[in-house]
Amino acid sequence: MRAEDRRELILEAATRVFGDFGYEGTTTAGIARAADVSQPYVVRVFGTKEKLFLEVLQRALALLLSAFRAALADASDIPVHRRLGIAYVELAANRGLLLSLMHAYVLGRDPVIGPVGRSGFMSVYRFMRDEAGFSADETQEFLAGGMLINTMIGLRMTDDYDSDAQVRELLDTAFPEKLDILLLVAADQRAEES
Amino acid sequence: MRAEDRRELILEAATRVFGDFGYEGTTTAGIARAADVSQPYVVRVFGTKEKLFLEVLQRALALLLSAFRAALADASDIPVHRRLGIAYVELAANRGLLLSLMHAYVLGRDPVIGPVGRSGFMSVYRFMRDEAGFSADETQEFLAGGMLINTMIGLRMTDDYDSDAQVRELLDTAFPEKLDILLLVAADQRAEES
DNA sequence: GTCTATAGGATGATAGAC
DNA sequence: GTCTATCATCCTATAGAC
Repeated sequence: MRAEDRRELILEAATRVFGDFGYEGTTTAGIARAADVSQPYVVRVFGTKEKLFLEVLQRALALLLSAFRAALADASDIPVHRRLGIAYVELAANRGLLLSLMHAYVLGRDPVIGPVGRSGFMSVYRFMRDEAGFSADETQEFLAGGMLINTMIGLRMTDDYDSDAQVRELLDTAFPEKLDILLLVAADQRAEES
Repeated sequence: MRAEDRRELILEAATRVFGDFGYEGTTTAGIARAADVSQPYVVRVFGTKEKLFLEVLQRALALLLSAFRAALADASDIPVHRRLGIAYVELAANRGLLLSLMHAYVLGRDPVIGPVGRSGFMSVYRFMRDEAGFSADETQEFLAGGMLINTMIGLRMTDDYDSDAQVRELLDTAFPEKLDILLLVAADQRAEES
């Protein structure tokens, strides 16, 4: 296989594993297993685990912004705010993408990951304010909703959707429709794990 | 020193360290250093690192709910919604408390931490709905704001407050007043680290 | 381009003294 | 109640073959 294809394959696998276990909780061997290559090869291609995580973050952010730009450009009668919300939730189908970013967001103390996380987060902020035309208040509200969604994905709250009426109420309220996507992804994931 | 006092001291230190480095990123040696005891003693008192983390979470949640109940009981002319928001931000002064919880919230996949995180989060939800009398929509909005606050604390966004106008705009918008507390805590922390 | 073998370092936990 | 010493394990990264 061409080096570049293999690289992308490993990045996808790493995104999933980092999303599940966090930066420190992830081992290069775990990523290698998920990508079906040897552990030293993962290190060989990306240099260090840290550099690999940074590439995962950069890729995730690029995909996020590109999905937002597509949703923004897609002229339809649905209001922008809702279009972007739906686009965000749909990103959850790309497993680990939102969660890898979220893991970086709680590691702001790290001298290398911290600055990258801050600048990544602020580039989303800038998109909202400058490209999507949101006000500061609208942006704050949108980002807050996004962080709640990330949290509930991180918590695997969907696992309790059927068994807990209050979880159901919260998820139904928090997700801008498209909750079905989440439930499907969660079911897939559980199946894969067993 | 009495065992119970030492225990509480270690729990406080562990809360700070887990908040800074996350569950996997934290070492029992790091906690021991922060609590000024030996590493084996930390393990001796709590059994395992995992059990210690669970106690940190339980303690953090108890403090959170107790702060909310106090804010709720405190009869004043300030609306409940705002009183609770202020109480939440004030919890950031207790270093690591909100962040340790946040770290648990992104580890929902873990078979031990996951269930604890979910039930902890839902106990806050229940407080809002049942004790504070919030509607499902109000609760969702409040929790979303809380998660954004957690994220910005995790990112150490306050570190860029003076140097980046957009960061300033975001923080000014997202924090229900009391942003001064955050900036003070952040400054303290930076001083302590150097 | 990809692997096997392995070095080197850290970490959680235990044993046992005081 | 608290420490020192230490073991066993795991993990990142390197060396080097094919």
